[in-house]
Amino acid sequence: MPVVSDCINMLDSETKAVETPEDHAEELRLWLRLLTCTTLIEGEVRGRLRQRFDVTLPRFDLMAQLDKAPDGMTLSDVSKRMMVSNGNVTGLVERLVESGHLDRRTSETDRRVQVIRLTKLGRAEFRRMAAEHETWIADLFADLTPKDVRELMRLLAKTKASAQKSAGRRRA
Amino acid sequence: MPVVSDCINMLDSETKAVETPEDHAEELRLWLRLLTCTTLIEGEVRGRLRQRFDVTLPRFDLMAQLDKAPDGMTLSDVSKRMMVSNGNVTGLVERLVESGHLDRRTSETDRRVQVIRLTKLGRAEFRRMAAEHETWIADLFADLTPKDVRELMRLLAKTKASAQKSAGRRRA
DNA sequence: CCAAATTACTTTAAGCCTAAAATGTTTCCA
DNA sequence: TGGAAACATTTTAGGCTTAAAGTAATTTGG
Repeated sequence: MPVVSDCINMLDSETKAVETPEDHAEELRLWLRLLTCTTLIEGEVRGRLRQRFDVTLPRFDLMAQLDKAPDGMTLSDVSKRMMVSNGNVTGLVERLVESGHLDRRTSETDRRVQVIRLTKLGRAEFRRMAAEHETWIADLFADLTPKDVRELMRLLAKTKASAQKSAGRRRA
Repeated sequence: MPVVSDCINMLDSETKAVETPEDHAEELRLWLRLLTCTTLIEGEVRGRLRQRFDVTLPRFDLMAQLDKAPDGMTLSDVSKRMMVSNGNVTGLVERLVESGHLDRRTSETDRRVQVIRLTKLGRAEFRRMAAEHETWIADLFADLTPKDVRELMRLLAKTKASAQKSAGRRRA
């Protein structure tokens, strides 16, 4: 039972990157391209939302989450879904309540929890914006074939899973 | 030569979206997934940069641009490359000059232009961070095969081109 | 040659965003 | 039961980001 040699092999394989620095240039390029695509589309959508509806992208995103939850969501739910910090949501909600798009109330059963919903106005405005928003997205992706779309969906799902796993490893 | 009927057909095909509202749900889902992947990875990189090097992501990104340009760049160049506003770059550069990472000087030939470069310190620190950064990216994308990476690169290039075309159409 | 347009950058006002600390509430368990 | 831990949210301090307006330098076209 060659314990020592096993151990050495293990170490060897674990430290391979150190001994023969691997080339990760392809992954780096992929990340930059992914970032470029997102930044490009995000900027375009942001600009159109502002011009057409005088609304910011984060407000739109928050309303989109609530539109999918007729019974409302807690601030924590929203924070997780939108992948932003808690404090961020607090301010965003504040402004949307102020403008009459959101309704906010303290949970009956747990006084820590705030439940927010779209108001009638909020829902109506969101639906109007969302309909147009969908055509912008369709236009931005117009040159992709249905097959391209399917394939991208698949590869991005794989990417997401890989990144989550890696992020989990760090925190573990 | 059925001109009238051709014309009607053309109109029909052009206005199809109006008459029979198309379903763009797939493109929308694709956009959300793209955004999720980017947000996830970006957040992970941001956190690691902060913890390991006490540096922000925008500062790192700016230094990355300058590392590729030994002769320096103008603020406008940087702004275009990073796809952020001019005013944003002004502030970012200010802080990096302050901390000794950047050198900034007015162009000899055009007094409107500011040329910025990495200082020796800035370059050394960036190289140190970049080496580690590359391993994080490799780890985040670790579950993708080389073929996945190639295919994603191809599809994202196509996506970028499509989005740029669409963005151009709007401004035209 | 010179006024108008363009270009490069900065400033401003407002909002977005994060990490960390603080507050109040509920749950857990010894 | 009572105190520690966990949880939901808010607050704070600082930085990022944008669009739009402002300043200064250069280019352009009549």
